[in-house]
Amino acid sequence: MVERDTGVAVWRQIGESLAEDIRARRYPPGSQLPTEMALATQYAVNRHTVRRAIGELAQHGLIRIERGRGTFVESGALRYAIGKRTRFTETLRQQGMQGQTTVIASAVITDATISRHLGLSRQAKLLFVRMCRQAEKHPVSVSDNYFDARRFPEFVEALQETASVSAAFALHGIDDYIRIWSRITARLPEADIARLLEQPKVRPILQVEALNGDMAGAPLQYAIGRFAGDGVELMVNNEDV
Amino acid sequence: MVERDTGVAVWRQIGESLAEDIRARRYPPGSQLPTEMALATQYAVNRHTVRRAIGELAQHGLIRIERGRGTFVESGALRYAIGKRTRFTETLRQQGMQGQTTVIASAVITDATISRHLGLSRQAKLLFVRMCRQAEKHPVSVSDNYFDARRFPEFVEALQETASVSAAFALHGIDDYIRIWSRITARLPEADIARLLEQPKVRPILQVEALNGDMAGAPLQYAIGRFAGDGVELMVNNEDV
DNA sequence: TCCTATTTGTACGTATGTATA
DNA sequence: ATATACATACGTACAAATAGG
Repeated sequence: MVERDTGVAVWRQIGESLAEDIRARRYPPGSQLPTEMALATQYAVNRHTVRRAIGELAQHGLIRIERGRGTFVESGALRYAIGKRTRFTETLRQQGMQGQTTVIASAVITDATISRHLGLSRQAKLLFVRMCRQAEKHPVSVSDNYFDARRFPEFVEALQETASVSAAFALHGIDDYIRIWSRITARLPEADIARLLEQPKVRPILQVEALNGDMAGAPLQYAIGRFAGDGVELMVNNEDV
Repeated sequence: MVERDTGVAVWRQIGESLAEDIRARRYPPGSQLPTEMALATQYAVNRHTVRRAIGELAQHGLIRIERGRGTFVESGALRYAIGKRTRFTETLRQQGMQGQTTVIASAVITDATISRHLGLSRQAKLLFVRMCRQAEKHPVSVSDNYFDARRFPEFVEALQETASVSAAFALHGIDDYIRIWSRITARLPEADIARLLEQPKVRPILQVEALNGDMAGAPLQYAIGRFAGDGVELMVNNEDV
C-alpha cells in the first residue's frame, strides 16, 4: 500500500490515499473512518504514522477527530476561505485537490461602474476575462474578471500559459495581492452560468463580487464569481485575518 | 417638510427622509436622485445642508455620488457586514433602518455537534432560541441560536425584554463579543423558513453558520442564520477587520 | 450509577536517514 | 569528513473521553 524510500514520507502517502478515498466518496460525508489501529494494520504501519496522516487531514478540514469516538468525514463541500489572502489554487491544495483554471473568453471593454471600483476613469479600457475554475475535473466557479487593460497588456496570455492569476500578476510585477472586500449574495443562475457549472437552473449559486488590490490597498482586479451553492462553503475566519 | 428646533438636526431629518424614499422604492436602485440644488429647494434648506445628508447616505452605501454627473441609488439590498464586530441592530441603524428582533421559539436541548462548536461536553444542556429579525417590518433573517444553558439561564427573558442579543449578553456579564468565523452557503429554504421569510420556496437563501465568542476567543453563541438571498448582501471587508 | 470495552490523546523511548554547519 | 540538528518511523504504556450494558 505504501512505498518506502521514495522520498515521499509514509504519513504523507497515507494522507493522500485517505483524501482520495474521501473525494471518491468511498468514505462519504458524515461517515466514520476506520480506527487508527485498523488503518495502521491496513497500511502496515505504526499507529503514530497514521495519526500524523489524519492529523493533517483534520487540519485541512477534510475530517473531524473525536476523542473516544472516532474520526468522521466532514461535509463534502469545497471550503473556500475568504480572507486577506484568498487564493483559488492554494485553497484547493490544502484540501488535497487539484485545481484547473481555463480562460473561456476575453475582451477589451469599457464600463463606468467597474471603472469606478478599480479607481479608473469612466472611459478607461478594461480587460475582461471570463474564467472557469475546476477542482478534480468538476466546475467550481465561473468568474468574470476585470483589469486595467493598459496596466496588464499581456495578462490573458500569461493566464493561459500559467493557469494562475497569481502567476499572471507576478509577470506584471505584482508579487503579492490581497482581497480588499467581498460581497456575497445567493441567487438562481443565468442559463449560461448554469450550463458552465453543470448544474440545474433551479439550484442556487453563491455570487461573490470581490475587489483584489495590491499590498497598499490600491485596486487591481474586480471580479464576479459564481459558485455552485451547495457544493461550496465560503468560510470567513476572523481569527487569522 | 423639516421640523426645526426638535433636537434632531435638519440634515439628519433630510437623510432619514431620503433613506425612507429609497427604501420605499420611490427612488429605485440605479435611479438618479434629484440634484443637490433641486433637493435644497424641495426641503427649503441650503444646498450644504442637503450635501451633509446625502454625504451620510453615501457613507453608508445607500447612494453613490459621482462628481459632475449626479447621485445614484445603489443596490436596494440590505448590506450585512461580516467582520469581527457583526451586530444586527448596528448594521441596520447605519443604513437608516429600524430593526426588530422577535423570539419565535426556545427550548433546552442537547446536541453533540453544536456542543463541540461551543467547546462543551456532548451532554451539555443547550439553550435553543429561534429568532426572526425584521427591518422596516419586513423579515430579513430567521436564525437558530444556541448557548450554554447553564451559563445563560435568563437569556430568553433578557432577549424578549431588550430585543437585542448584545443587551442580553450584557445582562450576563458579557460586555463585548466578536464573530469568530462565519460559513456561508446558498440553498433553497425549508418550507417553514420560506414562510417566515415571506418568500417563495424557489427563491434561494443565504445560510450563514456562525460562531460568536468573547474577546478572548472562547465560544459563546453558535448560530445558523438564513437570509433572503436577493434582499441581503453579505459584505466581507478585510480592510477594517 | 457504575463498570467495561473501544477509541483517541499524550508521553516516554529507540533507531535511522537527511540536511546543515 | 565530522558533528549537530531535525524529520521520520516504530514501539510501548497509560490517560481521558465515549458508548453500551
